[in-house]
Amino acid sequence: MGQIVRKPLKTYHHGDLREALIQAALQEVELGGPEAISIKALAKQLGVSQPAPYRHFADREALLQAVTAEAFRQFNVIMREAIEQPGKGSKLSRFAQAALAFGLERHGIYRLMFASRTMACAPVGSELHIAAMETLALLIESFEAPAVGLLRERQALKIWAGLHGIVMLAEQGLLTGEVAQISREELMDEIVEQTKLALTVALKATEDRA
Amino acid sequence: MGQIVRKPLKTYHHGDLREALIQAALQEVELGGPEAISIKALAKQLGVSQPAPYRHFADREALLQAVTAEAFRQFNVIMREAIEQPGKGSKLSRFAQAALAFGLERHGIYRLMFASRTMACAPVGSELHIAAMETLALLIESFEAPAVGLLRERQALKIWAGLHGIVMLAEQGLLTGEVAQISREELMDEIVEQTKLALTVALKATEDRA
DNA sequence: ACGATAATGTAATATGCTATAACTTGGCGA
DNA sequence: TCGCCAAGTTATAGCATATTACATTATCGT
Repeated sequence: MGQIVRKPLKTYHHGDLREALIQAALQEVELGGPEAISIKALAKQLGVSQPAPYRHFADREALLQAVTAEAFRQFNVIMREAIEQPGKGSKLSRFAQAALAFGLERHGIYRLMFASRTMACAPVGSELHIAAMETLALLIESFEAPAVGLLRERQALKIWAGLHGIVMLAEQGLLTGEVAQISREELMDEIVEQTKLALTVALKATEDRA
Repeated sequence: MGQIVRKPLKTYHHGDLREALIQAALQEVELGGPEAISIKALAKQLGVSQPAPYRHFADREALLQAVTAEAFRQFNVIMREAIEQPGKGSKLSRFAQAALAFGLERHGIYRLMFASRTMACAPVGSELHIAAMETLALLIESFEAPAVGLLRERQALKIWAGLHGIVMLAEQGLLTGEVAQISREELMDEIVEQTKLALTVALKATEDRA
């Protein structure tokens, strides 16, 4: 059969099992969240034997960490686009809205990134931790304000926290009843605006002291 | 201590296995989070056969839901105390600080309540959903402001979201580096204050329109 | 008080997943 | 070319969930 065999269908060696595992796992996570990842199922799906993945990852947790790091890198790309492509609102607002949309739409991945034990276990300095800190750096960068002390960082954390909370509340079905009428996007923007205001006030107070 | 032997140590029937399971599970969760709950281990610990718990809970998820509901009820008791016992700051501030402390100290339980799939699966109207909504009601109540439209609710959600985000960021080790210097409690209070301000402004705008 | 019956527990077992051990294959460099 | 090593394989141990069939106790109507 004259197939173009870039990746011969039946080789003993897979080619790039490690990367294939991460990609396949990302798809699974998107649907069912972190607990949907099964080494066995992934191996079957990729046509390798069940223990094969263990050649590339020490255990399930190690795979999860790699997947999470990849998710963060993808997230960071999307956020950078949101910041840099001119659109409506400030950079900060665009960041917030894009992140909110990501969290609501791709909630399986979002949970892996922000609500699983995986992150908590990532040592400072690991590729995962670095990718996550990069996200925070992007957020801080999107504040178009001078860096005075840790003022920008404080406000960034507030927004980050609020964003995270909205996504979680929404996913957990706690935005039901009358509060369901409240738009998540509006709520996010209110947080952004009131935090910007807080920054302005704090910056002014600093100036006055000088 | 002089225990009253309501529960003879060696009966065929346990006495109140259902409740015992929930309590034992709560302890496990406190240490290792939701994934630390094992039906088998709990059964062994309580001295019953491994399938016995299935008489009281359809499956692991059902047990988790019951445990989560109990956790919410305990949480609500603590929050109500924080609101009602006079202390420093406003009711709202006391609520926020108490919730923050709970989230940081008892993070295993907190994760079960706010960052697991369990909540997401709880149908509207379940005991779990009701207990969670009760928490939100408490928060709204602690706003000492008139109820105008959904203004209070909006602000409550912002605080709730921020609170949640801080706890999660802290647990995931994202408050490292220079931002580690920022006190979580201060950050929480800043969110409370800036949100109160936003409410005042919004209320005033409503009045002016009238 | 008594017997039917529901409630609650046990033993045995099927199924599924993680992980390890021991062996096999095939590409690549000295 | 030969031997090594990375990357697969089969086989298997171990643990957890969950179901089925059976045993025991509690309860309630008569």
